Amino acid sequence: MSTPTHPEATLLVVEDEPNIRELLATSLRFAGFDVHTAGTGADALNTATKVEPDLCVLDVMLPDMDGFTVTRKMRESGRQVPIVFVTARDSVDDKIKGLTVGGDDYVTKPFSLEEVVARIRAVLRRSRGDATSSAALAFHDLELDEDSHEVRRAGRVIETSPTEFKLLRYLMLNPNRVLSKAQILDHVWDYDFRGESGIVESYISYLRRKVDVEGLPPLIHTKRGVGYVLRMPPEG
Amino acid sequence: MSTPTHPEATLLVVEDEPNIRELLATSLRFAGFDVHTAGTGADALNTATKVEPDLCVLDVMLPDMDGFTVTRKMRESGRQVPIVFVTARDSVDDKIKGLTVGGDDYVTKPFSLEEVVARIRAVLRRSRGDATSSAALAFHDLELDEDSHEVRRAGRVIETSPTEFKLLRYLMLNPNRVLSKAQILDHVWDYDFRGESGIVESYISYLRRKVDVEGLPPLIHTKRGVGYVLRMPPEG
DNA sequence: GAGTTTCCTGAACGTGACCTGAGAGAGAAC
DNA sequence: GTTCTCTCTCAGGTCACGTTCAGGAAACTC
Repeated sequence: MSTPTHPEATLLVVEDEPNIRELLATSLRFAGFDVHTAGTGADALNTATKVEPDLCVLDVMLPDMDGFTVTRKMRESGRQVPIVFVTARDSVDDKIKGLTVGGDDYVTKPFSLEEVVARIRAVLRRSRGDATSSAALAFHDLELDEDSHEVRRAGRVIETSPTEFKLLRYLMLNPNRVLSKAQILDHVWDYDFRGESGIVESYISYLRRKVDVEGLPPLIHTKRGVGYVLRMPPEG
Repeated sequence: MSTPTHPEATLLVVEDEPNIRELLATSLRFAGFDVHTAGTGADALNTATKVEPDLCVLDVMLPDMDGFTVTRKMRESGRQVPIVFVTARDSVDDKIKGLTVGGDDYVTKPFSLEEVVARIRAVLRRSRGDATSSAALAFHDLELDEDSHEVRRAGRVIETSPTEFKLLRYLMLNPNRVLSKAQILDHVWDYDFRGESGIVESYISYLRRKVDVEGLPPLIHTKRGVGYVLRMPPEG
């Protein structure tokens, strides 16, 4: 997420844990959004009337009221602000599913930052009815479609696991740019993942096996001691 | 770094080891930055509200609080100051998590001064959303791109090892200026490197082999008894 | 030119970064 | 329950890189 795109939206992040709140805020600001934050439901309603966000990132568990109430009150005023709910993994039950009707969506804690940004972009796209901005990424003969979760190289469909998909998406969002293993770990894996960086090597290996097949120019390159790049190999 | 570039920024260096703090401060001042320092987290927050730095160089391990807390508190006040974290090498795997989100970055101790300055410049560039100032250095037909870690001479890509890359970057940041082996050692190698200066000769040799190829005017020149220069050879 | 110093570069070595196959464990699908 | 997929770890092997060293070339001094 190094490409702050053009007319990005105003977001309101509502989350009581300061660390997560700032992690989200920082990450979303860098993704090009105009971000406001709130730590409680009351604060959220207050801020929402002031800044009129285009989308709200809302923790379901708040100290003073739950996400349902916040959503209802926010929408009573008439503005149909779309919501991306944030919830603990074990509380993914029918309540959430009922809430995410319409254009809304949800992510479970712990999430990966790439995933949150992708969800937010998707919800915004749908809420705008914006057919022009597509959900597809492309780099040379490599294509990745967010909506259908489909990857193609030179027209041929490639099956990818969820993690492989997220890793490839991150690479394709940052073409021709060396990404360190730490960066990849931070963006593609859950924010509380404490594993070794060796897992990045493993998944790069998996991706190469599927993407850089025999007969096509390899796109995933190792910069020893630095990281990995997605790029066309130099001529000759 | 002896080329104080145009409108340089105000930095806040937060580091409890006095030696490292002064090393960083001196070096960054010489690079053209306006540098303030702090030895503790509390001091840092204090100074930050006073001087409003454009970027903060922050040791992760501080006596009174850790770098994450400092970051959060600094940002809760509203100003989105980007951070370059400094961390010990062995704590990379655990603690690094979440450090490279947004425009932030990190360097590990022991670092090389060129590396720190390069990271700081990169973070500043990105945080300003400055698309005009690119990450590329150029000297005649020699180009070096920080983002893709790519080097080109007369259009042809040159593969470089990390050390070769750092050395060439240092030369390209100081064109037409004789750099002594001691200077090169100080800037390109880690600050605690105790090796002989013969290694500079070796790496100059490696670079020449790749950069000053047959048919092109040599750019790397020896000033016997003084050091090395990157410059165009005189006519004739 | 002889002597001396400085520099160049090929060779060699140890270390660590990286790649990949194999397998354990968790969770979903059936 | 069984099977399957996916995630993650580990270990063995390979190779690039950093570093040192030494022989020889080049430059400077007298």
